[in-house]
Amino acid sequence: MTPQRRLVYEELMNSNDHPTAAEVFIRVKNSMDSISLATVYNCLDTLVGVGAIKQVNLDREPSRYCGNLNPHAHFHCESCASVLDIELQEGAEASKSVKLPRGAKAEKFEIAVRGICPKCARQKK
Amino acid sequence: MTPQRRLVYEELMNSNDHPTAAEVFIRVKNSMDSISLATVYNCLDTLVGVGAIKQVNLDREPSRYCGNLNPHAHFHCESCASVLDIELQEGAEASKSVKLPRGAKAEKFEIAVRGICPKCARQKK
DNA sequence: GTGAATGCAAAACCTTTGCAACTGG
DNA sequence: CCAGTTGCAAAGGTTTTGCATTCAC
Repeated sequence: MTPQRRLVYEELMNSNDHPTAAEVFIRVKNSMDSISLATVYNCLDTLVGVGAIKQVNLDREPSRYCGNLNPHAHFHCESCASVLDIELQEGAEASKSVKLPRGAKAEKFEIAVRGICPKCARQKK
Repeated sequence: MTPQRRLVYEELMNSNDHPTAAEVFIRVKNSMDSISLATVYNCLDTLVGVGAIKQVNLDREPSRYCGNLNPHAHFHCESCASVLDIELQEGAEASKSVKLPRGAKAEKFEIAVRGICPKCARQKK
């Protein structure tokens, strides 16, 4: 548990958006100027590995990172590229929404929705 | 509608796996040795653009392409990295499984499951 | 003290682009 | 014809890696 790792982790916990590694790098560089991008990648990987944060991969965009560990889906705005957490409907667990092949072992479900976020929808009017 | 484009399209329609652009390239190169990887990318992009095929992005892996246009989810094996189509449970449309933010316009839902595919699960025993 | 983490630069990887030559309709 | 496509090579952007240095415990 190094200072860099702690800093990356705390930055992510204080972010409600879903920053990319490069964005995390810019933000933590304010507190620790010597930190390098490779270290940010290392720390993020480590934190994902121990389950402290989640990695969110949408389309071909850079990976984003998320401190919200509750099960949830992601909404991806096609207009501003922002990512919002969205809640799952109760009683609609992802595990019930697909027919798994016989013998398959599911470990992780991911639901993503693409569209126009409320802010962009408002601006378009 | 060029021969290259037709070839890429037909190759994909005859594939039940989910080949990457590089894999499509290798396969079509057997029929047309002069085709280039950039052209395969171009053709795939065009076909995705007109809705003739679907692009499947899972994690940070290379994009895969899919000729199955029916709504379906994808199962991604963590052991062999293969991708299987899986059916949605009837009555469990993705649109009912999440609570969209007020004012958001959803356009596309994607469900992905990660785990161990039946073949790999069998081999592990 | 020692094994792991850092920082830097360079490499790796997938994908896109610029451009000249070509071709399908 | 001629707009659009191809093929090639080179560039682009994200992520990883090699390695010497430094650090946390």
